[in-house]
Amino acid sequence: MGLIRTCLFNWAYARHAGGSFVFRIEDTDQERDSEDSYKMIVQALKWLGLDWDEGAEIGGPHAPYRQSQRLDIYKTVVEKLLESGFAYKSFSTPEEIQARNEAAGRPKQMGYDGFDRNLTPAQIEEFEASGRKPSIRLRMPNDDITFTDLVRGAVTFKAGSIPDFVVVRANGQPLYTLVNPVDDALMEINYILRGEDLLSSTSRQIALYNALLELGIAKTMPKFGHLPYVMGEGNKKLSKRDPESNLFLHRENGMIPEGLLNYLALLGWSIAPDRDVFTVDELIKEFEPGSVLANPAKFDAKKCTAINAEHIRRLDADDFKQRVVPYLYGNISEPLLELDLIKQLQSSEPEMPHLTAHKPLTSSDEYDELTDHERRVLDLGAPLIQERIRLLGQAREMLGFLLVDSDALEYEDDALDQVKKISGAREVVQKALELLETVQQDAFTAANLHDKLNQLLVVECGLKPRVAFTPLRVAISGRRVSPPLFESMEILRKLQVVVRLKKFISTPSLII
RNA sequence: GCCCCCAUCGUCUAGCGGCCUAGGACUCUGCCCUUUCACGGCAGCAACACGGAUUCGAAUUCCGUUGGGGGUACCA
Repeated sequence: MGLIRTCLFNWAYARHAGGSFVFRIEDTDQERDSEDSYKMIVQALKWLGLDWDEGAEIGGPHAPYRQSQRLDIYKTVVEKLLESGFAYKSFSTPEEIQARNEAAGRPKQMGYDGFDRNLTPAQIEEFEASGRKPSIRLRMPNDDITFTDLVRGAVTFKAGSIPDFVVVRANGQPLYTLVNPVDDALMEINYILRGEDLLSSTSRQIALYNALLELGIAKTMPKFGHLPYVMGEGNKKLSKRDPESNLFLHRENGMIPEGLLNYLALLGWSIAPDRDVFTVDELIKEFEPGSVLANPAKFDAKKCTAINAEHIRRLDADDFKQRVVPYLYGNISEPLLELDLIKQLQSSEPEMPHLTAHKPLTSSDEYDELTDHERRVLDLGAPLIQERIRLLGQAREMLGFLLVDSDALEYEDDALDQVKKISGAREVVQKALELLETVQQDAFTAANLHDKLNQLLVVECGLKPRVAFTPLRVAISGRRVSPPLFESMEILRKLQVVVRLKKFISTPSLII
């Protein structure tokens, strides 16, 4: 979630300012990077609609955009850094550095001591002759480093507080510390919004950047803005392992991109004092990094869902219907979900609905592959639930009873509890059944059913509407909560309604 | 140890010296609407971490304290 929020703000500001949004993959750590995680990121951005103007997948003027494919470039830059003296070869191993620090009585947390800063050519030759491979370090300048953070204002790092840092491993692999500023320079990045975990390392990057500037590799120093963390439970940064941070789980649950993006934008930013529901277009129009708050925000699933609900209600009716399709049977599997990585992340299985699914759907736009019955349920049912659900996943709870065979309908416990509080529930259903059997299918409309049942049960029998209709709802839906009763009956049609009422009356477990 | 960042209701935030007996949203509670649920409407609970300083006046400026977070890696 944190990464998405960061991405969203970058994207929004690029769109706001008329710039381009560049999507680069920083995969310099072979140990950790995988093709799966790459695919997942691409898939996530596409689903969210965060499109990019140049970068991975689509190319652009600064290709390639995966750092694993830019190794030659880094090699050239490093040579220049070395020649000009901005960087130097360092033969000290971490163990040696620590040993020297301890011997000199410095705290063991102390970092690199600058031992190799001024090795003579002869010393370097000697080390190399002995078979030692150097790492390469950047020579930190002896001045304070100050920059103006887009969200925090002026930030100053004291001179001498940052040791010379490694930019290339002894094995020749360039590190993020080198590669990130180099690519920013080469790709002419001028605005960078990133996580606050990178705030401290900005001092090092600026030092490197200054060297690149002098070498003519960089044209201008980019502006940095460090976004606060998105926190999880406790007061810890939301980690990749937290289910709440898993985009695909949110999608499974039925968050829609509009809702998620809106909620995420609310973390550290606000569009107006008295409003918190807005579209991405409105976000783009108003967003400025300068108005982002500097303090961390906690991810609140309840509010996130509430915002999502607002966006579901705003959906065009037809759009809503289409989006519900993949959730009808609680399965929105896509090829991506076959990835092992996703499977791991989703080890906490979303609970399956009570209804017995007869077939899984495989993608989000298979409305046409629905059966006639399913399509009818959706066409008529979707408008009834659009105001009632907060997550698309709840569609299956709301419409499931309309899709399931009457024999397979199960009564939920809390629905039965409700019925049991009503004495004479069985008689009510019996009366309704007798009445409905006289109604022709072509008169089996919500309005007509409402009139007739109301007349019989409420007016003639003097029952409270609650007493009259609760047993009927449970009889046809098996649930305490359902779409409106009469509309549901109309969708079900006379035959099924009759079958269900009979089933209810004759179910022995319903001792009423 | 050293360096850096942060601090308003439970949560997200508005507030950029007087409009603040601190506003909105989510959550929660009560009520209304209602065939259930939801929507909608109304009401309520609930916050400026602490201490100094500046000022006629401070949530808003400055300093300090406390508390949280990050960096200090041949991770990103």
